[in-house]
Amino acid sequence: MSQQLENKGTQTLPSVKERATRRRNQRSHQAILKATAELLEEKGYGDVCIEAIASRARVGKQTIYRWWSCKAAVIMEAFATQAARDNLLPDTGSVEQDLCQILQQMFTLLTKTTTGVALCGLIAETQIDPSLVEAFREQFIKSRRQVTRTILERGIERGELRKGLNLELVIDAIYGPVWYRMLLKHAPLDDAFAEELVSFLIVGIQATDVKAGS
Amino acid sequence: MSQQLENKGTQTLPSVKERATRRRNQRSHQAILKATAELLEEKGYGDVCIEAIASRARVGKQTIYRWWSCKAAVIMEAFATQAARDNLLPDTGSVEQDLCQILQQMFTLLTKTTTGVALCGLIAETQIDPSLVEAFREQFIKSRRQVTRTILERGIERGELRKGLNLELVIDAIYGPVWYRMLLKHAPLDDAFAEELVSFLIVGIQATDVKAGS
Amino acid sequence: MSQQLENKGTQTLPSVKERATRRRNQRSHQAILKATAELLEEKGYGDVCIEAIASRARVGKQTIYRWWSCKAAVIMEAFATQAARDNLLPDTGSVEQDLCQILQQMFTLLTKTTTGVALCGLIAETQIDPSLVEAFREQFIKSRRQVTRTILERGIERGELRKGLNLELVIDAIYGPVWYRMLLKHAPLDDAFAEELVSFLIVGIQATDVKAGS
Amino acid sequence: MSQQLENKGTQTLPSVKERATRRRNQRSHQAILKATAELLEEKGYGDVCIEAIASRARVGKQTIYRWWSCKAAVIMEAFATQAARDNLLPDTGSVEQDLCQILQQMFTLLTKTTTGVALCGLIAETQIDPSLVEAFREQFIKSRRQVTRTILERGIERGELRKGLNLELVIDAIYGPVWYRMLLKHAPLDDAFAEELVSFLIVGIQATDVKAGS
DNA sequence: CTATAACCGAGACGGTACGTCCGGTCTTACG
DNA sequence: CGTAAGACCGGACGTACCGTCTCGGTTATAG
Repeated sequence: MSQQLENKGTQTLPSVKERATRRRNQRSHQAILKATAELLEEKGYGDVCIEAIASRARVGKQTIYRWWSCKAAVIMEAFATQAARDNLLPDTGSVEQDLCQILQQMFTLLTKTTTGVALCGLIAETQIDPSLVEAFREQFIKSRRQVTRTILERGIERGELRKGLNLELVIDAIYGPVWYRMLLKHAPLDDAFAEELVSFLIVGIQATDVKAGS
Repeated sequence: MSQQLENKGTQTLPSVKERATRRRNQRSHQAILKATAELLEEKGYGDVCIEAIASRARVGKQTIYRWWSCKAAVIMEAFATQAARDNLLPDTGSVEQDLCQILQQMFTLLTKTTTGVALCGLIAETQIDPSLVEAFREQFIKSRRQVTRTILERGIERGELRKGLNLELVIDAIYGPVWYRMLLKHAPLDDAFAEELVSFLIVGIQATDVKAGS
Repeated sequence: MSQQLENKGTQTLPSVKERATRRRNQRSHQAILKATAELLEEKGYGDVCIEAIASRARVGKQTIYRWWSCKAAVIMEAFATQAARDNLLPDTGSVEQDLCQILQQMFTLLTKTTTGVALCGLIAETQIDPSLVEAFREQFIKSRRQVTRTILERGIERGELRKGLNLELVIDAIYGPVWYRMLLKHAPLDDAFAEELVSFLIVGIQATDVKAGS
Repeated sequence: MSQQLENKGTQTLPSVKERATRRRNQRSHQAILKATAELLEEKGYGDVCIEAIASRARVGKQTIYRWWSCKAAVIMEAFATQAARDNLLPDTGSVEQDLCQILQQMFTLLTKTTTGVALCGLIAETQIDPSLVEAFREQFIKSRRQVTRTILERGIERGELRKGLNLELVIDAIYGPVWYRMLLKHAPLDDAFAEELVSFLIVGIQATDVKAGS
């Protein structure tokens, strides 16, 4: 389907002497992202289509295709900011509480805002068009994993966590169940789940002398 | 999209007084399922469409719609048998080994056969058409969770596992990371992963006296 | 543009065992032709487009493309019947009166009905897409030339016209000025023009003894 | 389509006090006309579009729209000079030979140069956008008719042609068949046709005593 | 042992959305 | 300020599939 991964030029850096004429209409740009978010909220992922976005944003379809390669790319940009929100490195002093906090913040984002629907739709898209999966990981998965990795490394330094942990595995063990529930909807993403999951996983990663002391 | 969950009559049980006139052409039935599987393998999920299935199976589109409600329903049936394969209750005497074995068998299915692509595609479909998600869980998720639950319960009875475990949480902790990797493709589903994941999770579920004994 | 000349199957003869399944919806067929004629009348040739025809006829665009190769082909069929109307072989006994009559009938068709606009538009189309010109001649030019040729041949047999006339040239001399005025609109196509033109041309084709006798 | 008839200022006469700000880039002007002629020759009338002209002439589209109202206007200007070429008043002493000569010169222009394709395309355009037809007549039809009218009037003065001729009708009878063949392409525009047509028409316009004398 | 009705293949149908092309306007930076 | 470049809105293009709807033809019980 699309070979271009995401968007075709975010115009963030005008670069050095970029042929001058590259001006992008900010009105249109914003209107497209806004229309996309609205449609997602109102109609659900399946009913978001380029024509509807263009029509609602009062924009030519060509203007969308000029800057994005496909529907998924537009949605990715529309939710990039949203999805990055609240991904702050917590510092409660306890790994268990840090993890619990980032998960609870994430659950709020996924269940109380349109972002959850958007991300599920995007994951769906990556299955239908495999060329999108890497861009999706970069945009929406990587940074939360990175924050989590930092929390874990800090725990190891403090002696709170066992040395020699396979951090990637631990991170998969944290986020896997989250997305599993998010996508299959067999159980809710609530605060209780965050607490239970973290307190369950923490056992496997705590330093043994801590365990001994209990 | 579809309100019908799956297929409209698999003719498995002639039932009581089947109205007699229920003659379904087995040639067509099989050809459709075969064509579906072939297309999935050859072209990928995105290029499987009803018209392509009908054309390849040399079948009228109506014949597909007569027996299934949508593309997803056809694919579900086409892979129902495949996906159920090897979901046997193992009995090695050790929960760790039991879990490892079912995961490794599952990984083979997901990575060495078309079934993996099919199931990822179906999960995608459930995001676009939410009415499908329950049927998907019933067909492809439930039975493996059940087998896993049995393994865990047996471990508790044996005293190998801690009492009072939230089994649903544990099962999410096992399968979540699997689907997370399967869908996002950031790391492989191989035997090493199965072993590492299980040996990591087992710590949190083992009975404490076992731990003490170690 | 189009390689297909006109329409893709008028279904006039079901032929011998024509694969059976070729049924064409007469409701749609007629609705398309009707919508085309209406649009031509209401909006003029330049505003007739496939989308407008489809929309007005409450028909899918595909249904149009299934049976015709392009807009021009639809319009040709829509006006084929109209354009053939009144192309009867007159028989007044005099070549001059015969010619005058067919011209006056033609002028009525061209100036009092939508057919004139349609034919001018089609001639335009043949200039833009040269592959259409032959079909246009077959449909709209040939038969009137044939009738005219018959009138002239009859005149020769009767001794009314000179032998050895280049009939094709004479026919060009009759219809050329008609289309010239029709397309360039510098002078009207009225009964007076028909009479003047014919009485002017007749001199060049009359038998010399007739001339001498006058 | 266009309400402006032709071009918006050909800068032929600098006039009195040209407002100073009238500097038109001659490089662009010529490049546009050249590109137009090339495209017409290479791709045919149907593929000439403003974007293609602009791109080939390395000119902004705006520069085209600033000086011309539509594609047709550009083409008209591009061929105005060409089309006027060889429209000289001949003077062989014989109307028949004069007419034959101007027709043969015209045929060369129409069949050996791109001008023929251009003029046919322009006639097509006048059918789709009726507001163009008058400009077309002024530019490409009028002057040849005028020359022809002069030839005929000279013939009348000389006593070679009958008095009281409807000259407009005669001129239609001369050029009608030419454009008829040019547009419908059912027969060639060659020297033989010019001779035959003229010698056919001359009979109807010759003075009767000339006829009697023969 | 028909006959009759559901099934079947084929594919036409009304639609929706696709991604592209071009028309004509507007905006920016350069010369 | 005219220009090259090209983004912009809009509208039509021709295509791909959707899910529904006829067609005849085939087939396998029910009468």
